[in-house]
Amino acid sequence: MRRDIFQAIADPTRRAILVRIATQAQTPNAIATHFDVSRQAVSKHLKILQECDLVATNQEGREIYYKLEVEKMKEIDHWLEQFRQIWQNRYNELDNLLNQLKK
Amino acid sequence: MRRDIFQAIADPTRRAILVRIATQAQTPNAIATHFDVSRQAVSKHLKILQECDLVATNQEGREIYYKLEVEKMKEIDHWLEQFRQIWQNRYNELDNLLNQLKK
DNA sequence: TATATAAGAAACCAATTGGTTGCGCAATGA
DNA sequence: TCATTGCGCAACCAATTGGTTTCTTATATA
Repeated sequence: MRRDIFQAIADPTRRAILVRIATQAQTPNAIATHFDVSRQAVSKHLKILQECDLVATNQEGREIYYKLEVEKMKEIDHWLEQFRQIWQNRYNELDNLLNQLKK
Repeated sequence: MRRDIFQAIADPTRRAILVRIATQAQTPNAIATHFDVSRQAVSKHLKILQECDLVATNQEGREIYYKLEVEKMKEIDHWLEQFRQIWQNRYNELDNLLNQLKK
């Protein structure tokens, strides 16, 4: 079982779940009503998200609330950093070019 | 065949390929020497990356150079934006709390 | 207490994935 | 011209994935 954050966000249903619980923690049943897959399928997605620490749980009685661990998302942001430098450099080069053309 | 950018970066080999060609375009053979999979496997990864416009090709004679399409990476950055707002809000709340404590 | 509800666990299945080998074609160069 | 090189394509295979259904446990409630 590969369990890394990039593999976790590869599935569109899982990405939608993350967005859905981003603002408010929700139970598997509540989440499942918004998708056309079974509650069990949603539970499996939640399990995968939990295994790579993208979500955390909070049990209240017999209900289990899943909430986003937004800090974990920074790992993707961090990986993007190296490419962000490249695209920013390209803009810098474009700036330089435009400045030279002005002269 | 699901061909979206999130599925494309889910594979660690593909992520490594993207990093490798980020600074300089390279041929499939050149790339494959840095991985312990066959040239054909690398070619398949490149094909997937190409199908979702993360890489572009440039043929010179019988060699085909693959280069990163860094602009496409911004789509991931854009998706992250909604979560970035959340983690920044949390910092803002922390700032507010600290300011109140100072008073 | 008996019943209904929430949710995880397990067994199963079809489709997809990541890898291989083998092939053919075009460009290079002795 | 003919052997070599670079590369894409197709066929094949084992492992993984995303889904289902069924079952069990634990909590809430009439």
